[in-house]
Amino acid sequence: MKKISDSTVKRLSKYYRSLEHLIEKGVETVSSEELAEMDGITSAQVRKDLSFFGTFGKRGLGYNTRALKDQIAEILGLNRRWNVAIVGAGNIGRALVAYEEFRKQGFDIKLIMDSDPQKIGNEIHGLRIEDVNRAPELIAQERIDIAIIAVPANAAQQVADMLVEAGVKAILNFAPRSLKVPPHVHIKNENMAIEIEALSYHLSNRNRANS
Amino acid sequence: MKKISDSTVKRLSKYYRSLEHLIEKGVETVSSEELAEMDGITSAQVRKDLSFFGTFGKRGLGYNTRALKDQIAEILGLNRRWNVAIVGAGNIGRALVAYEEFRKQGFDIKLIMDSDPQKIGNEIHGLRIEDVNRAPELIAQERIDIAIIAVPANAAQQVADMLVEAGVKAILNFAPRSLKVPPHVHIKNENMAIEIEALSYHLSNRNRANS
DNA sequence: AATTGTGAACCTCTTCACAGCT
DNA sequence: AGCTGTGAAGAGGTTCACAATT
Repeated sequence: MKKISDSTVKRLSKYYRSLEHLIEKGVETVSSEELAEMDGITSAQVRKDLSFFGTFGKRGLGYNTRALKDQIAEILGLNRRWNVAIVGAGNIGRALVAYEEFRKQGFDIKLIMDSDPQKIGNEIHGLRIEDVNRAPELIAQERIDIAIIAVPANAAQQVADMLVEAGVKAILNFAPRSLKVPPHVHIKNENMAIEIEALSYHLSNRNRANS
Repeated sequence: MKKISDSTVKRLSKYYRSLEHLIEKGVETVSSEELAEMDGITSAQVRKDLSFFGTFGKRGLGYNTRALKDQIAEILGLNRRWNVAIVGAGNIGRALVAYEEFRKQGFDIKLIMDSDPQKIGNEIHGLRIEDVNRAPELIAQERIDIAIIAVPANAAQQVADMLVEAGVKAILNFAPRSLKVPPHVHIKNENMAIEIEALSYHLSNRNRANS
């Protein structure tokens, strides 16, 4: 399979959401130009991104919103359910358990774990907080596909190592530290401070906003 | 001022965290090679990124960790405090109010607002939830620099318009929808679903992880 | 001897521009 | 006539490789 850039995959997620929005509004057909305008990019970019995966439009007409949304769901693997575990029942872990957008797109939070005895046994959003020491057993039992790390920075690498050991193949890291995992494990970072720091940079340097 | 790429700015945030980690460990000097290894990139990239802003290292020796951290803080605008407002007191809004990493890097959450009468008046983390209708007044009063949108997708654009109207110059958007703002307003998206969908894509297509 | 700082080469991603289809 | 799909051109970002410096 041809190598698809990370930027392209991320834009597909954006198109997917824009299409959802259009479908809600009852729009049945959309041009690459309109889709591009919604996400602040160029129409050539939209067409090029889609062209890596096939031909979905009709020349002279555009794209059928429902059909394109389904095709993108297929490409992104959103046409199935994924079992997700969260490590860390702090503020972020708790917010993620309840995050509707995850469940809506096929990500089912099946397991939340923590190391704090005070927290273990409590329920969040109908889910019992389990002891992180039971992770290997529980991850196998719940057939976890993706693990989310939501622990403090200084515990993150250790948790990542444990998850890899337990056989997890994909990790989403919310801790503000770069983690090391073996080449066969997929890892993505969601560092919420990085984006706000980019805003800080732009405000400090008084750049024009959209440059 | 020379145009600095978004990638460079984001990497600076990463270097900043890696340096914090090294300083905690008592390390006083670091080479571009070591810093690169921590963040999984090349040493040339580290040196090139830094070179846009000045010369911070000593040839033959490397970089002083504390000095470099301070220089990056200066570049990113983390050597001052920023006043932040959050719109939306749902799960994400509540998690962000308590997010230590923000406060630690200079972002003070001064205001949280919601439209739900049931929530208005309640306290989160010692902060009273205010009526979003009072936003213009409160944003001016608290001298808000950055606003965070943490409302459902279908309310996000309306909130963004209101924030722009109220004079906010920088917005961090957690709602899963692309927003339109005038050119003079800085906006960054923190769509938590995009990264997990990228994992879904990679798992679905059984690509090698680090490719 | 070691490591930075940087022009040049290289590579990847984006945009252009138009043939091809509806 | 209108809009897609795509090869080619262009822009931008990354890596190389080495002179400069400690």
